Amino acid sequence: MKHIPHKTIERLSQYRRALLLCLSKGKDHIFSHEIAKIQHITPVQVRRDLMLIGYTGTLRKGYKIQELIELIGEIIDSKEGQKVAIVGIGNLGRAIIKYFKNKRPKLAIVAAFDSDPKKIGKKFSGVTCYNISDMPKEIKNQNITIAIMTVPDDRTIEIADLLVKSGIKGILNFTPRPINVPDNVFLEEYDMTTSIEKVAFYVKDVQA
Amino acid sequence: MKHIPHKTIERLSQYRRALLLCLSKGKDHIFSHEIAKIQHITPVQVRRDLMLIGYTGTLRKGYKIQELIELIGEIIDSKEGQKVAIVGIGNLGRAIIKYFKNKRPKLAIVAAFDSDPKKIGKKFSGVTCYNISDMPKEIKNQNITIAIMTVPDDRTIEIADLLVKSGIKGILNFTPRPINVPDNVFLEEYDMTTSIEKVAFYVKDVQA
DNA sequence: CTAACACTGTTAATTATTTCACAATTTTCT
DNA sequence: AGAAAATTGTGAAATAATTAACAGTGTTAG
Ligand SMILES: NC(=O)c1ccc[n+]([C@@H]2O[C@H](COP(=O)([O-])OP(=O)(O)OC[C@H]3O[C@@H](n4cnc5c(N)ncnc54)[C@H](O)[C@@H]3O)[C@@H](O)[C@H]2O)c1
Ligand SMILES: NC(=O)c1ccc[n+]([C@@H]2O[C@H](COP(=O)([O-])OP(=O)(O)OC[C@H]3O[C@@H](n4cnc5c(N)ncnc54)[C@H](O)[C@@H]3O)[C@@H](O)[C@H]2O)c1
Repeated sequence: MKHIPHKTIERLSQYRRALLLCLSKGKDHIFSHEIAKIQHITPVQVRRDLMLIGYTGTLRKGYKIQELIELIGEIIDSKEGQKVAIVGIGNLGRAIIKYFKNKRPKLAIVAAFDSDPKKIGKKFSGVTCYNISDMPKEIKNQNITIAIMTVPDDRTIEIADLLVKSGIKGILNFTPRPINVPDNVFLEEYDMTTSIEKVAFYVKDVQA
Repeated sequence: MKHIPHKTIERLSQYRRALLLCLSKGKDHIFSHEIAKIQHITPVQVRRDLMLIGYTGTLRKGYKIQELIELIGEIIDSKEGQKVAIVGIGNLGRAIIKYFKNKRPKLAIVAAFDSDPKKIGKKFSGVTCYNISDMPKEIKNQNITIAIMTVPDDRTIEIADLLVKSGIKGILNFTPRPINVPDNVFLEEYDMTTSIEKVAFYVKDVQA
């Protein structure tokens, strides 16, 4: 398969969850305009995304939900699943771990890391918290490929470097400090303050 | 001023925080390539963004940090500030309220809303939690313009509708259920599961 | 004093993403 | 059966965002 745009991957993740919901309601086929309605996008966009992953529906019947879910799974998930760690088990880290626990079968959170002695050795939502200094060892032993970073701002860069040194393959960074990784590590950053300020700006704009 | 792209607004929010940090370290001027280095983008992008907001630096001196911070403030913030509410004070809502408390002077979190009797009337990080049924009244009385939604998935749509009816101007939706708002309400959605699945996909891609 | 350098600001080119427009085909209706 | 309606798949056009290229201009070094 050729190149799939980032935006398409994001939408596929969302389609899958919408489809799972439809499936649980007993639906078995769905039209592009129905998916579009749920996601508040256009039907063409849906069709184009599915075209890009090579899925083809049946004319006038739409897409087979079960099949499409499986195909999206083949694209996004890796067969054996991937292991995820949370680094920094503070307020945000704990919320995430609780939320994600058993949410996606192919993405298991298998470890937390922190530097606070009061947290090390304890379990959070069933996940053991290790000392940050053991991170390289644990990432290798447990074959962890993805890290979610929720550490204090001023620790961000050093910890990202440590993750890279430990052989991590992908990082989702929730701190507001941009990090730098080599080409063979995939990086996704989300900055909540930016989101809120963006809303604030456009709200002002609309009012004006 | 003409139209500013969404992406530029996002970067401006980030520049401002980077600049505040530099300022606190005693720096008073900065070059486009220095900002670029911090943000891991190109210097051209920085210059273009600043061009779009009409800021002009001095040749061979760079940009005056203090001035630039103020200009970005004039663009993003509204003069009198805006009031923000958190809807759904569960794990994520509590983490956010704690995090944002006093973080941005022009964006004050002034209310939380929930339906759980055990939470109503209590304070969270100093912010009072009201009954969701009082939301329309409170939004109007306190002149709240922005809402952050962290409610259970299956309540998302009804609560978004209630927010719109209450006259909200902007919504930041953290639930995975897409919502629909009229044109005069600005909507920003962030879906954490999508982010993680995106990382998972590209990690697999790199390995393959 | 002049040349080389180091920056900014901007136009033009490129790349990425979305939307338009419509051919093709199946189903439904008469 | 033939016409109308519904729906997919896709090339081409439009729009949005990034990057390249470079002119202009102080600054520094010789
Ligand atoms: N709380 C939120 O809602 C929120 C929202 C947006 C962004 N963030 C960002 O997420 C990050 C964490 O925020 P938080 O509110 O959870 O903070 P927090 O202080 O509650 O949690 C930070 C955790 O990191 C641990 N830690 C400190 N030093 C460490 C080290 N060297 N190695 C490993 N762990 C270490 C701390 O012990 C603590 O458990 C921050 O960068 C913050 O800016 C948080
Ligand atoms: N926890 C996370 O890290 C995380 C991450 C990503 C997305 N989310 C999303 O954020 C949302 C909240 O997640 P959470 O983990 O905080 O859940 P939670 O169950 O801890 O919190 C939900 C809160 O909403 C309240 N609530 C229920 N019905 C309500 C109503 N009708 N009106 C107002 N409030 C009501 C509940 O009392 C509770 O306090 C969910 O949509 C979840 O998918 C959470």
